[in-house]
Amino acid sequence: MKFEAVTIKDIAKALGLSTSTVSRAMRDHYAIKPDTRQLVLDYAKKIKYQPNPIAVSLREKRSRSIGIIISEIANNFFSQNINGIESIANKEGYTVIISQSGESYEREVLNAQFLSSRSVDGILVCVATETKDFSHITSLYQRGLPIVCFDRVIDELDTHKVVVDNIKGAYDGVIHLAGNGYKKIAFICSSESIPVTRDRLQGYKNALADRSIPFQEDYLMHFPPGDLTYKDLEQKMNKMMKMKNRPEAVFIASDKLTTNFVRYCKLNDIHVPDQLAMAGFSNLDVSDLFNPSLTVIKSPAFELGEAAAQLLIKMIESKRPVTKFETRVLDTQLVIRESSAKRKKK
Amino acid sequence: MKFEAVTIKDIAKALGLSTSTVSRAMRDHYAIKPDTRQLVLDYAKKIKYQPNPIAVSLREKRSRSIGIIISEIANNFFSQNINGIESIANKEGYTVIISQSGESYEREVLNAQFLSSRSVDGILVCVATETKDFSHITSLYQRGLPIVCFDRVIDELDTHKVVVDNIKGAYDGVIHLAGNGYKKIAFICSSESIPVTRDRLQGYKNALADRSIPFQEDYLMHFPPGDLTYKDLEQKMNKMMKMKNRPEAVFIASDKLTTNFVRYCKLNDIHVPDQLAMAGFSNLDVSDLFNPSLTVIKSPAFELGEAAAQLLIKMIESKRPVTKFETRVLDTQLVIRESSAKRKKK
DNA sequence: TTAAATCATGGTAACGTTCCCATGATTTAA
DNA sequence: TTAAATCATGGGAACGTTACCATGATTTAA
Repeated sequence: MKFEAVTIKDIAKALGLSTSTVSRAMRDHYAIKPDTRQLVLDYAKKIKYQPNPIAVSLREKRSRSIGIIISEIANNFFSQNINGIESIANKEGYTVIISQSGESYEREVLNAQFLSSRSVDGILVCVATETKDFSHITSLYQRGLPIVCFDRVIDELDTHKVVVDNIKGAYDGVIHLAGNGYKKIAFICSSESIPVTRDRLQGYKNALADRSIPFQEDYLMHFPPGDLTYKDLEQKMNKMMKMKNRPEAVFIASDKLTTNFVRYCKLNDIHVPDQLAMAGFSNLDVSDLFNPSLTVIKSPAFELGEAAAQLLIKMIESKRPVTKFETRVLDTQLVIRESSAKRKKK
Repeated sequence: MKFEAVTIKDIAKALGLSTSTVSRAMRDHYAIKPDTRQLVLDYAKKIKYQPNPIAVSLREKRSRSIGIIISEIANNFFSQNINGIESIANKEGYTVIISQSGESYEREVLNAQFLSSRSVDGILVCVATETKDFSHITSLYQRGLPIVCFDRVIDELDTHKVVVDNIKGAYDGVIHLAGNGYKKIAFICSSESIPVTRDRLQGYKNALADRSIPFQEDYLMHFPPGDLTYKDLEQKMNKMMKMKNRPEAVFIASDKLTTNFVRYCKLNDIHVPDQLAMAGFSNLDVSDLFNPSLTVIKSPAFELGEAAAQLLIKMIESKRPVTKFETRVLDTQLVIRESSAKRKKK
């Protein structure tokens, strides 16, 4: 099947003008007589002329498209990111191409290649937890492709970055738990080595210190990348629940683990917050519907996407190589609900 | 910032060949000496040559990209659709461009224009509930752009379609409720006029008939497009709960309403299933975590996307105009959980 | 009045690729 | 031996657009 499009040539022929004149009239160039311009514009409208973006891209050596590398769209945090990105990108006339890594390093490498082969003008990347080697990204960057990191940043990449204030987010959550009477607070996180987790752990430690609660190594539960399934959590939770000095509350530093924690409590009849209180990072839009409803740290996912897209487009459209980079840090929001209710005296 | 790419000309110059020869060698054309071919391939690999897809698109008059028009990605059903679409599209070498209507007719019109101006080779569309006039889609189709409908189809568009067996889905759910002792079953749905709802209502009626339960007009609750917010549901639910002959169970024919129903019960302390049992359509991946866990009809969202993408690509790649169209109907799955537990005798 | 400046337009190359049509070299058949 | 067939390659146009460089026509300045 083929879709026959009207071109600038058709207009030129019909009006007895040259393609140059038509092209100029269309983008109101100064050296075009108003009459001619109007004539062209009217006729173009009449025959529903639409410029061919592919020809323009070839000519201008830019595609007006940006690529996103993200772990998965079926996750509220990321889909909100994308919405933020699109709101800016569309306003600026860019198309967005989304690619999902599914937290797999290999797929991420393929996606990076794919996007560059599709000649996007720039890439927004939130690396997979699994990724340790960033050369698939840095090599593109070195060859001159604008790249902006968001949420999960690449330390060694010197570019614009947009992140959430994870230290403060975790700090707020833990201070809140402590304020409600919980002293024995465990910390559940994914891979300890990634910057996001590192910062949240820092926030947790800062809060403990501020409330004079000693940090206990055995209250730390972490999951290497790829081991975030329900089964993995269940195993470690079972062990934790059997500790003689077991925690009264947990702070969870990952959306996925927060959801699996709810699943664990439901399946094992653990009453939250009486038996075990909790608060954690989550952007799930139904966290108010669980029983108990969840106290969560919400990330400004939409704003994160907006800021990242803004910075990337600025970089793409900059005439000279950009050398000064900024890292924007956005605030999280603590939403207090039932899962962290005041501790009852026993 | 600019990203300098290697072209076929660079290779030709370096090896003292013509661009024609290089181009042919790259796509192993029969009339190329194996030695030459290998020479070109090796050199291309060495300097990391990647064909410029924009130039290819211009030449071949196809972009190898397909557009999706969907209501929103921040919804499990749709994000699963997209995953299914991408799995096929990427395998076949197509890029996917997603556009969200947010259930708004106006945005849908803009999206359709945008995608066609971006010269996609075809479009997968799931129309907004609000949309009554489909000319923004049909006009593109008439001009020769391949289009496939999925989930929410356009009756008047004669093309391939992929849908869920909504009649049977609703039938199964209602039969299940009836089997568990509920005779007074209300039906909650969004706009009655759209095909999806119409079919689900039909399934409901069929089930009632099969179980000899008379259909009651006042057990029907429907929400016009745009009125699916929590407030709207709350108002009608309050009224329903005050009916003298109020229902013992509800069957919900929309994902969004299912979630809002859970919210209503939680906020109003309605005990499910004792006070009011429920079952409904939902693809939410945490419906097992609510209290009670939800009995749901799950749509094969991923498979829906796969099938739609397959049909679209077949249509795009067909040499001659396609005139025979198929409508694929996929089965739903009934997942029985607590919210529809056997009715207790009172 | 005349040279210079400005205006409005046309011609054409270029972006990177593919594909049709040469063209010269080698091989095959009679 | 010679014509025909096959092989391997090159030349160049085309896809739709933009931008540079003409080029004549009109206007302005001296």
